[in-house]
Amino acid sequence: MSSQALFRDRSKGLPKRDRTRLALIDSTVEVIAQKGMDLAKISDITEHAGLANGTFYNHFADKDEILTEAAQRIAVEMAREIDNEMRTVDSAVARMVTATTRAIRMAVSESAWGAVIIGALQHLPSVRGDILQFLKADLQRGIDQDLFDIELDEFFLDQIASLLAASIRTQIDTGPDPVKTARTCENILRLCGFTRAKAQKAVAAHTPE
Amino acid sequence: MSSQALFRDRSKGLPKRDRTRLALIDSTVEVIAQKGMDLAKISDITEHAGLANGTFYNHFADKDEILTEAAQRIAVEMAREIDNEMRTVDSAVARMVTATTRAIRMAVSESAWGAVIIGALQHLPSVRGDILQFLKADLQRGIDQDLFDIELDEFFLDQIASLLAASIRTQIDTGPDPVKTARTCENILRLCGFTRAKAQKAVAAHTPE
DNA sequence: CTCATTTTTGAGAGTTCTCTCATTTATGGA
DNA sequence: TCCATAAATGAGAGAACTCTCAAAAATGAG
Repeated sequence: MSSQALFRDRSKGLPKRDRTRLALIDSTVEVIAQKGMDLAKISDITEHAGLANGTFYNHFADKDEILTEAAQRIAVEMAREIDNEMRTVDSAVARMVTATTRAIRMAVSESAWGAVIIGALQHLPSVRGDILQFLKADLQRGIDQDLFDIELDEFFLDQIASLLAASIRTQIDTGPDPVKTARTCENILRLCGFTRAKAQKAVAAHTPE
Repeated sequence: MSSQALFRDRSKGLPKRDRTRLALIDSTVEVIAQKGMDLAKISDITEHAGLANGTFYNHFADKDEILTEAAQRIAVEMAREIDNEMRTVDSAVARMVTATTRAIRMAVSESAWGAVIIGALQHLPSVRGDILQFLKADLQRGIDQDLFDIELDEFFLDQIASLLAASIRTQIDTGPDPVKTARTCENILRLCGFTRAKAQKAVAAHTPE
């Protein structure tokens, strides 16, 4: 699934312009993983990509533009993998547990992805909006299936996303921890109206692998 | 309770050195409120205080030092006000609701405080530690009173704090909203083992004023 | 292979801050 | 009020980046 140079690897047959563009995006992701989104400099990105500083400006107007595109691509990629795994899952509970678990695992094991997602949630409203939208779909399904007792609005999504983000941040810092991931799922289910016991049972039943 | 220039106001009889120091700290808080902790420049702080740039360095080694001291003072001030209001409150549930409600109200109405607390939670581990410690006390009380069904560790504190921070951030952006504040309390109680109904009842019963 | 076109290059101009320090100004105890 | 000491000042050196552009190199269609 994941790889060090995700986008560059897929750029083999493409014209030079696209290859360089994708190399810059890959480099951006790796630099963010090392220094965080705030401290990532344009000169870091070009240097890490083995390109001249000026090359950056042939492809992007400024840092924000490449940050947004990189984060968008990571988010889409993660959503694709999660959706793919959930193709056959119907229950909203199972879907929430699967999606949460997978998202955290991807974000933490491929820590470059985690750093980008965390940064995007904080700094890139457009990407943040897409991520919240993705969460919303399965929460809505839970309402439709009469499984969740929630008021599904922007604020609720915000609270759910903050639990998720906090868990990812901690696990990037202190290492992957399946127990923390499970507890995050439980906490999210509790906000959806589950008792502690029911949440634990649901997580145990639906955690993938 | 709160004021535009909290620390400077209390510095009337003090020696010059202390007055300037406190003026710089007040200025820092106001600059953070305007531009956020990341973008606050030392030159902004001195300019806003009506002092020369060089004066800063008579009092602090660098930005981090003044940021930490400013955040620490705000955190202590908020904790003092909250503790004071809770002197006579025994139940951990009532205390959690009171503390959460008050903290959010202070952070949002005096938005300079909110910006500092949010910044500190993200960037200043020592202040963050103190805030989590403050939260921990009442959660421990809830365990002792057999009211909360939780595993009280660093990770749990992290999750609670993230709900609080998300609520403050939203309300600073979109304006104070008692409903959001109440829902934040409910969500925290849900993570402590309350059902939705019990959480709502507890918040209704214990919300101050 | 050729060569018009596209892309890369990297030196450097411009910007924005931080931090220093010799000098000026203010403070407050006697 | 006086004046030794403490504090404030602000010009400027230096560091760290961003962004530009004329020149050099690479690309890929014919």
